[in-house]
Amino acid sequence: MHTVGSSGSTERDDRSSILARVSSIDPAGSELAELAMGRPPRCDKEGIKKGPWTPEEDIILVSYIQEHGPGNWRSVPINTGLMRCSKSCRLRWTNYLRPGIKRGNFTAHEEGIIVHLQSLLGNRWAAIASYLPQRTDNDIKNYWNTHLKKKLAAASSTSSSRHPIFADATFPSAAGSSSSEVTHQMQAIAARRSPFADCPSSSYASSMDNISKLLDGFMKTAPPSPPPPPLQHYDSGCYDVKPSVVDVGNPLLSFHCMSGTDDLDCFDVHQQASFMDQYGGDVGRGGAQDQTPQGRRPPPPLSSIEKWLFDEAAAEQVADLMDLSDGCCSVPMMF
DNA sequence: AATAAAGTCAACCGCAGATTG
DNA sequence: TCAATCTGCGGTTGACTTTAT
Repeated sequence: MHTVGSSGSTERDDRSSILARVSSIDPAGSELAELAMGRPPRCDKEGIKKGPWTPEEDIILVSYIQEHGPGNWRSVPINTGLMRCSKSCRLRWTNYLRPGIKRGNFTAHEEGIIVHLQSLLGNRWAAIASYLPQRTDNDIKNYWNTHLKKKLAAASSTSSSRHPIFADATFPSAAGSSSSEVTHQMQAIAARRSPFADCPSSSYASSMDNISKLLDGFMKTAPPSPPPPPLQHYDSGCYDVKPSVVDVGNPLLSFHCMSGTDDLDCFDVHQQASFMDQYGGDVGRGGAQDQTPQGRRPPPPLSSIEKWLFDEAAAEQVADLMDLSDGCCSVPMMF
């Protein structure tokens, strides 16, 4: 399957011609839009392309979003001339092209969060993904189905009792809440989404596997961002925002590293706010219905459960649990 | 080296809820 | 109020890659 960046030098060799093609597209959608005008593309109509996206299509899509921002997906194929349905465009953006997406191996911390949230929320991948701003729901779902489910199945085959993590003092349920109360609380949290879910896509983390490879200077022409809001300070783990690296030349390549933490797990509030302001806030999951008329809400304070979720110590417990599937002692599970 | 089996993951499908006119 | 449309979500598929034989 062809993915962005997977075709190596050939892809880069073609970049200039691709960019020339992209630059010839009127952002307002003149020529190409006219081709599709009056006959809006539908997924079930003939002439709609399916299958893997090409680098050219990716660049066209990213260029359009750069100009107009994400959202209004219906107009994307019309105005870009992409022979894709709006749904496919949205999916490609949210699951692959969106800046800040982290690809590759999941950390133990991420695994812990996924395992725990899945046990509480079930297969509500979008809700789970809202706690891992750099991961897409599709990624999490795939990772669960291909890795975690097997690991947990192997571990749980040795026992049928409760997951030790729920009995641990670090989990809020131990502080007076019943299991159902905690689940209810978690679901409420998921319903209003994470403190970061109102932000688009976490930081402009260096998504070296996606569009940043394709678009040198992407967004160089974008309007300047307004002054950043006051720093949001989260005192747990990687959300302690202490910028150390800022690449102002290419926002796609800009991210802050937090000393002493897994920088890829971290995200940058300033960059988020900038992107939100630029793109109107409809970047992440949830869409327009999650926005207030005035725009972005400030992240609410972390609840005890949310703090727990981002607590490295708690994640290590889950990481330890995951290691058990490699064959040591019996593992009480409640899955 | 060739083939089969297993694993991975991007993308599609269909449904449901939200939005719009 | 209601129908049409749009958008988001979760389940599933299948092409591609990796590993085993």
